[in-house]
Amino acid sequence: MSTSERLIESTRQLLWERGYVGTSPKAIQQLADAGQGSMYHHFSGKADLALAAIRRDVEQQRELAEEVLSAPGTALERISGYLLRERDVLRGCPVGRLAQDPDIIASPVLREPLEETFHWLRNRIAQVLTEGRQRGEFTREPDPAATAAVIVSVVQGGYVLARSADSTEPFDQAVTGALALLAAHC
Amino acid sequence: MSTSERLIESTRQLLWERGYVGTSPKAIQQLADAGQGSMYHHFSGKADLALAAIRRDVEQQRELAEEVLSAPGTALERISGYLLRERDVLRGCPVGRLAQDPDIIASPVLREPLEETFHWLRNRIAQVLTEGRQRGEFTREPDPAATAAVIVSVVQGGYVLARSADSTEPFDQAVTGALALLAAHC
DNA sequence: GTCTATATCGAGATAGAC
DNA sequence: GTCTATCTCGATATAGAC
Repeated sequence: MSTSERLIESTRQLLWERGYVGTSPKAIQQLADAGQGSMYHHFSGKADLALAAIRRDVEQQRELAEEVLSAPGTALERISGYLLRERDVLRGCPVGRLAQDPDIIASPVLREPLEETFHWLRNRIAQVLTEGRQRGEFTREPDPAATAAVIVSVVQGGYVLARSADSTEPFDQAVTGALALLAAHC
Repeated sequence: MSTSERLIESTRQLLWERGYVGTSPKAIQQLADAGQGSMYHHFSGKADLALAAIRRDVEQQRELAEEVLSAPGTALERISGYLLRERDVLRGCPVGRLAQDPDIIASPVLREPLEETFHWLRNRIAQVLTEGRQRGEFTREPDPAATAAVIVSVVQGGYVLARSADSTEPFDQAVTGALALLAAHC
């Protein structure tokens, strides 16, 4: 793996674990086994490197979501696939995590990938719900946009509860609870 | 207000805005208009001061929640009161925010107030739901514990989406969506 | 209780040699 | 492309005077 590549991957890992504010160039260099000069040759600074790392994060999250959401099956099954997907719950969401970082939110260029990703995800889930409605899968028809926001929020909020409790239990309760509420509409 | 008091309040504000990792003793002192020696006289260090601030945060959040959840009305109305309560959505939750802070989660003593608070909140909401069931307010009876986890997660996740979008819209969608799903059970 | 001095270390970068 | 040197600040305290 190239030095530039190692720097990006190390940054992804550290951003996930420690956030933007808590991640130093020095720590990135050590984890990537790259020198100071090397880092500043490939990237203009911490923010530039973070942007590259974030772009890769959101791309990956999007692929993971698309994989389950485009699977065959009913809307409920596909959303179930999203909610029950294998996750490293106690580590949290590498993308949602950044929403708490003041320097990320204060920077339009660093925040943009987050906004774009969650916007896409909500729309994608709303689309799945709309398809389900059109196929007559719901007896009570849930509002697609609002319900999609619920699904995504439950996952992001589930991470918060799980980390606070140092246990995956609240996350599991939240996703199965959301699934049960939705299933009652079928 | 006493110096000690000003230090705690300044810390609360900075923890909310910048998190634990992003908050320095120096910044706290400046905001509190207190000297270095003053801070280290009243508190043993950053962690000690943060603990005092966090304890005050969780106490306040609990009072705010109890106020709406103990109000008269049906279970749906009381939960609606919790979900629709006035919030500074773009600033996020002062307690949930800390769940993303690696140094908070790594410290049992700093994490404990978060765990305790969310544990209490989930139980309190589950209790409200159970009361509603006993009064026959639900035609389809939702699981209290799982549904309570959904309610709390939706709020915490709603903050994440709102901050990512720099807009309160996703938060509002999520809470109204959750309310609609729950209302369909009545 | 509060102040100033001092100390150590890391953050975040720039400069120029190789 | 990578390395080492250097720079300026801030983080996080401790010490001791007042």
